[in-house]
Parts: sequence; C-alpha cells; structure tokens
Amino acid sequence: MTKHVDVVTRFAPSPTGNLHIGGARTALFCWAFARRMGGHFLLRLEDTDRARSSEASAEAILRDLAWMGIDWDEGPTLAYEGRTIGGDPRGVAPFEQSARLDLYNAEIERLLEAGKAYYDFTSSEQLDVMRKEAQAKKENFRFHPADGEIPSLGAQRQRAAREPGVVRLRAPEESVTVVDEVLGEVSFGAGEVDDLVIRKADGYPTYHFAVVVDDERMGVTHVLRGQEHLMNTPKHVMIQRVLGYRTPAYAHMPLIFNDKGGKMSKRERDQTARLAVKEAGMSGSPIPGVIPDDVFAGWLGDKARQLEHSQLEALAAHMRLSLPEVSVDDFRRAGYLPGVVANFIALLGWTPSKNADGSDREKFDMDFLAKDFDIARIGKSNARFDRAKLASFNSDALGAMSDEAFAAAWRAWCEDYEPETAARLSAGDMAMLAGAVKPRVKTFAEARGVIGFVFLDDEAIEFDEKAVEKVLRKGEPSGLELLGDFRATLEGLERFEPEAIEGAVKGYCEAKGIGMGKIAQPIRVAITGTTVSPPLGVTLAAVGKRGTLARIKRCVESV
RNA sequence: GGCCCCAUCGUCUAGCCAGGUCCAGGACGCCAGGUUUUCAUCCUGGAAACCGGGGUUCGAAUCCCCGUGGGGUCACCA
Repeated sequence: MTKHVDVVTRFAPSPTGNLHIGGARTALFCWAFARRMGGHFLLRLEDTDRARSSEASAEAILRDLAWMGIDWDEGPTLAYEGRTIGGDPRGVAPFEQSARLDLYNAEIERLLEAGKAYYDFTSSEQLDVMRKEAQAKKENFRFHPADGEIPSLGAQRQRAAREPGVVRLRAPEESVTVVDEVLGEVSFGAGEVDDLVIRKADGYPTYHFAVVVDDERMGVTHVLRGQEHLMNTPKHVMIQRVLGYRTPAYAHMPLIFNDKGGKMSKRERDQTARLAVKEAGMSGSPIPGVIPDDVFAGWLGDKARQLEHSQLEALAAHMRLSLPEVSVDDFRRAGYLPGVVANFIALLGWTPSKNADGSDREKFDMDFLAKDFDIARIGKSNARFDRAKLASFNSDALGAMSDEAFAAAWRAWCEDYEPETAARLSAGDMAMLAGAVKPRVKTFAEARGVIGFVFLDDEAIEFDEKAVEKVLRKGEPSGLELLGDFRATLEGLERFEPEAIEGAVKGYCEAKGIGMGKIAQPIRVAITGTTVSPPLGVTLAAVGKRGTLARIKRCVESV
C-alpha cells in the first residue's frame, strides 16, 4: 500500500558520470515544483546499463545534489552535513532499477502472455544491415514485422531457452497526442514508433520500459525533463497504454547550450586541454605518474578520447589551465557558491515572478524558488550558458557576504581544493584579507592570484621594469628616496595592522605635504613588484612587518 | 533525410495566452564618464533586438499561414 501524495516528481539520473549542469537544472525544477505543490520529490537511479553504471558515480551525484541544496524526500539515503537525506516514506523502494528486475519481468511476462510483446532474435549485426539498407533506399527504418512473421509464443519460448534474445513491444498502430505543460499539444502520427526493445538480451529492461513501470509504481504525477526526451514521449505513452497505466503530466524543458551554441559536454574540457597541450608543444605526458605516456599520446591524437575526470583535473592544475565547467562538481571546484549556481541555472529557461513593485527579479534563494516555481513560466526556447553572467552573479554574492562569512567560506573551500593556501594562511589572516579579496574576485579560485605576493619569498619579488621606471626613478623627490625615508616610519610602528599602517601612510603624506600616490605606489612596487595590489594596509599587514621591511630594503638596494 | 520543437538587444530574458499604455523594459557583457593611494568594487550615462514575407484587424512583438534559420530525435545508452 502506498500512501497517496498529490504531487510526486522525480529525478532519475543514470549513474554513469558526474552530475551535468543540465541534469542539475532538471533536478532543481523537479524539486522546486514538488516543494511548491507540497508534494514529494523522488530520486531514482537508472542503472540498467551495467557496463557504464557505477556506485561511485551514484554517490557523487547524490553529493552534488545535496551541495546544491536539493534534498529528496524519497530515494537512496545520503548522510550529509549531519543529517540524512532520502528514505522511503511511502514504501515504493527500491530506488535502483537494478534491484527491481522482478517487477519488470512480471510485467513483461504479462505482455508476452497477452501477445502484446514478443521475443526477437535479430542480432545487432543484422539490424545494422537492415538500417543501412533502409538508409540506402532513403527510407526510414522501422522494426515492425507483419503479424504473420511473428512465431507463436510457444515457439518463441523454445528458442529463448536456447539462445539469448530481446523482448519487443508490439507497437499499436495509433497516433499519440500529449498535452505538454510547456509545449502545449504535441501530436505524433501512427506508425512512427516501432516495436521497441523492452528487455535487453542481458535480461535488463531498457530505459523506456523501466521508466514507465517505475513512474507508475512510484506514483509519479509530473515528469519534468529536458526537451531531448520529447520524442521519447510517444513511446512512453504507448507503453503506458499497453500496460493499462495512467499517463503522468509531462513538461519538457528547453535545453542548455554552451557559449558557442553547442551542447554542453564533457568533451569540451578535453578539447580545451588538448589545444593547450598542443600549443605548449608537449609530446609526452607532463605528469606520467597520473597520466601514463601511452594514455596521454592516445588522448592527444584522438579527438574522441576523454581522460578520466581526475586525470584531466591534474593536467589542468599542472598546466595552470582553467577548463570550461560543465558539471556541478566543476563549478564547486572553481569556487562558485551553491546558491548562485542554483539561482543562475534556474534562470536558464525559467523566469521568476516580478517583484512587488513590478520590476524584474533575478536574484533569489532556494526558499524563494520553492515558493515561486511555476511550470507556466518555463520558456520554450533553448538557452546558452553565459559563464560571464554566472561569474558576475557569484561576484555579487561574495560581495554581499560579511567579511566573517566570506572568510569562513573561503577557508572551507581552500581546505577542500587548495590545501596549501589553507595551511599557509591562518583563519585570522583570512579574516584580515577578506575585505580586500572579496571585491577583487569572482570565485574562490581567483583569490590566490590576488594575494599571490604574500606567498613569495622576500628575495623572489621581481620588480616590474616599467613600474620601477615610473614610480621609483621619476619625480622629485623620487619614489626611491621616499621609500627609504618611509621605511624608518614603518620600522617604528608598534602594531603592524591595516589601520595603523594606513594611518602611518596618511600621516607621512600630510607631514611631507605630498599626495598619497607619491608614496603608495613605490611601496606597492617594493612589496609586490607591481603597481597593483589590495589597499596598502592589508597588503603590508599580510606580508608582515619583517617581510615588509626586508622587501623595502631589498628594493632600495637592488633597483 | 523522416518526425518533432523553437524564433525579442552579442547573451539570459520581460512583454505574447486575454492585440493599442512598447519609437519594446531589466540583467550580463561592451563603450564613455565619475569616486578612489593602484587595481577592483561602487555610481552615472550610452550603443544594442521584435528573422523574412503574406494575411486578419481601425491597430500586431503580440493572432493565422508560408518561407528561412536554429535545435532535438531516429540504439539491446539513458
């Protein structure tokens, strides 16, 4: 007995890789719709492809969803930040299709007995030949033998006992019209669907069959999915009709493309890396310990080949390369905030309601989405993923955080993805730097670049030639002279903290009757080697009194 | 190629369903100024779109048709 819930949505990924950004949006919308309607959001693992599915991938997907703030009411459980997500409140488990074979087989048996499905022993090779023949004749291939060509069930069973075969559903000759919640009425003519395979030779159900059976058994009321599934709908409706199931409401969402107008795919990342490797003129693997030379060579020469996720990450890190992000984990690793990612992808193909004053709304959080989401405001046309706009949203979100919150989040991110930084900077250092770093970065990953001078040895600072000429040599008095003079002031500073340092600089300028730039720029060059850095106070404080004095001394002496 | 979907600034989009208030609004990006000890932030301003052609109507971005363009899909993958 399953308890009745008004609305049940589901997200049903196949655990064959990371959670793709498109999948994340589907999950987000399913989640939001269920929340909005006070229903349940269910998570199911479609692992009927035995060769490609993995448990590691399943867990990674669960974690990615949880990170985004998408929690599921029903489905596999995940312990996340002290709580457990998932469960089986209505008694519809299991949630892995590989554990539901008996169920599918029972239904298939029912169909076989009723003559609505039949065993087929055509080999893949034979099918290939048939497809090619049809193509040569410019005809559409449709597997749909005449009634007379299908042996009796008894004969089918006899043969099935000896050799593996698939089970196909006998496609009824009828047209299908679905009322899509996004697209409206969509009709498919009779004879479009062929006798599709519902059970593979390995005994596993095909996607189409498993989805239909599970959605029925799990009481799914609304199917929100990408538009790439639109042509699957007549197949699913057909299976539902033959099985005597109800048809859930469908809502097909527009697709998400990359900035070049193509499909956002993991291949993009390999392509970017491959291009960089070729430009660098590399032939052997730069990190043979992670990527063996033969693997590297094969990958380099074959555009279709992809490296393992971890290998690609290592290569990118080694070459200090930033790869285009395509999966949720990529964005997390790059230092985007989960709320921002969710906010941004929600805007791809959907529009929130207006603000109370009638103005357009763009920024919102998960709570708002859960209250405001509406299928009626899902758009129909595909959207490009604009990374620049995402970056801007993230930048704004970081800027809106308090220094304390930023420092904590930055530190947490570093601990996961940049442990050297977390080790070298104390929590206090990061809190002190927060205000200066915040407005200068779009992601956490950019922070290191802003404060790179902190990590350099005092003797390793390279003084930029142009900067030296402009701010140290020119002027009367020259920057170099002021620098030597000001160093003494700094030396006498008791508390080497941002405010005190700023005060000292200001006091010095007033006493000397010179503008701030006259001394600020020479100091920058002495400390960082360039004319660009965060405000002087934090810049010097981050380097420390000893380092500051040493760098100024070295600058004065060596330039 | 068959089938199906879509079409507003470079990009995401509001407006379209219930035609007039739209010489089309917002955001990102871009350009130009301003604030600032550098950079960044921030502030102000600007350029920038209804794919084309027919209808319907007093009137069309909004409704209809055709064309064009873009996309999806045609597996024992999901």
